[in-house]
Amino acid sequence: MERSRAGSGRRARLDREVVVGRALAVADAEGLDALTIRRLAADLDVTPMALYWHFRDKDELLDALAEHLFRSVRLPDAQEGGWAEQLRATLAALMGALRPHPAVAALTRTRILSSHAGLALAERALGLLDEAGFGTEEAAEVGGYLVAAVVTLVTAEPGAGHGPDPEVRDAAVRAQRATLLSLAPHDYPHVVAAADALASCADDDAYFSRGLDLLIAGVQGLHPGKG
Amino acid sequence: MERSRAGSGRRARLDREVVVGRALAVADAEGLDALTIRRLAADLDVTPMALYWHFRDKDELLDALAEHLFRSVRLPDAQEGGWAEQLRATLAALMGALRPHPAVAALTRTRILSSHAGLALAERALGLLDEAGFGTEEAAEVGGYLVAAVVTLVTAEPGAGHGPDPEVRDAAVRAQRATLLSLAPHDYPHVVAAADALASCADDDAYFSRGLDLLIAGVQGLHPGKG
DNA sequence: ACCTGAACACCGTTCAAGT
DNA sequence: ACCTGAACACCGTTCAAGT
Repeated sequence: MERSRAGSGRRARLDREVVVGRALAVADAEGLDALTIRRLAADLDVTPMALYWHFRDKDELLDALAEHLFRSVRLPDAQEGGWAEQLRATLAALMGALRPHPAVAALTRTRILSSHAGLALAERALGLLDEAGFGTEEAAEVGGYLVAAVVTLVTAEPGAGHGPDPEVRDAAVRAQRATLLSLAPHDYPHVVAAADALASCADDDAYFSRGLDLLIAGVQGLHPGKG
Repeated sequence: MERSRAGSGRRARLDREVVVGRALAVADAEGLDALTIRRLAADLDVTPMALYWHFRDKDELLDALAEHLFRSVRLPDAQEGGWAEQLRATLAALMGALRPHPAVAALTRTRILSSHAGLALAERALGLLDEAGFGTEEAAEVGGYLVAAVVTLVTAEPGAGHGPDPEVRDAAVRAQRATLLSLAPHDYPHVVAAADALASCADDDAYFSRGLDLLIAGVQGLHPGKG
């Protein structure tokens, strides 16, 4: 009897990269709650304690997960376009990296400034806001908020947040819709009318695009040289 | 020997309200991680199982916490002003309710549509967006996002998220600042220049006010009748 | 250097029982 | 109706030990 998991053959030697890869897969497939040290160790065919050789504690593993996502952001080259277009492209790049991993995306919000790749993203955003004429302090506030806002866009998408299993998700969306439709139309006319759109997103791309439009328009509205 | 905790006297009979009140106090003082069933039961001088008489499980307790916060939102009366002003006042009311409880605020983001008071808030927002001329679907997306964005504003404030203990928080902020200042200015010029503002918020009220400005300007930028 | 084994101090929750 | 007590199946983590 080989001590290995179904069809996985010989166990490769552990390093941070394979642990992070497996952790990402677990979180994507079953959500962040399913990502426990013990579960991850079992998946990697190893003792829980083995992971502590590679990571000081669980938090350091989550840091590494966030770093992995930030590293997958493909920052656009500095373009010809104005700062607003470039800022939009930068936020779109972050969004593109987060969208495939909504469960893990939530981890990035608090880790931008403690991640190397996150700092590169922040530097880019601050540079564009500086170019736009924002002062240092205002740029810091706005830049920090924009990154957090993109994360929110991904994690707060209507119909998301019911876990990754599509069957479970669909059932939850239908239940949500039914609950909203059962409200008294006299008390909640707009909620009842919008039940479908509130419970689930009809067009993901349109939702995300509109979200970016809102954020960029918001920054332009704050813009010192606007009036 | 009375079975009661230090100076608390006779134990009052349990109900949902006193449990929620104590839970809020624990979360405010020590963060959401400290809020466990067992810890809460000990604080209430009761067996962990006693709580299961009042709440089906922990999630239902967290639902009740979110409901409590939504209920503390003082929605403004319908004003004379335009939809943008009213929408801003509505979001400001939510922000006012969340700001004293940043740890618990994170719970509200996924619970708006399953909370009575949250639905009242959503209804108000959707009504104003309707008045502004947004279609049902777009209003649902934008309205849902705005509420989530306010929560993000509260939980992502620079310097927040280091836990509630002021000493611990200050130490974390100083460490963060020092780390940012130690970066190579050649690689991260804007981050280094903005280290102070990124690590901590100089003026809370200004930050929150600017955040609302950004969101409202963003909605106005999406507005169908803008051009 | 890299991993195992046993143990500790926690969790949320079920189930039967008390008053 | 409201709460207790014992038990179960989990957590993250420390510490000493193996190779």
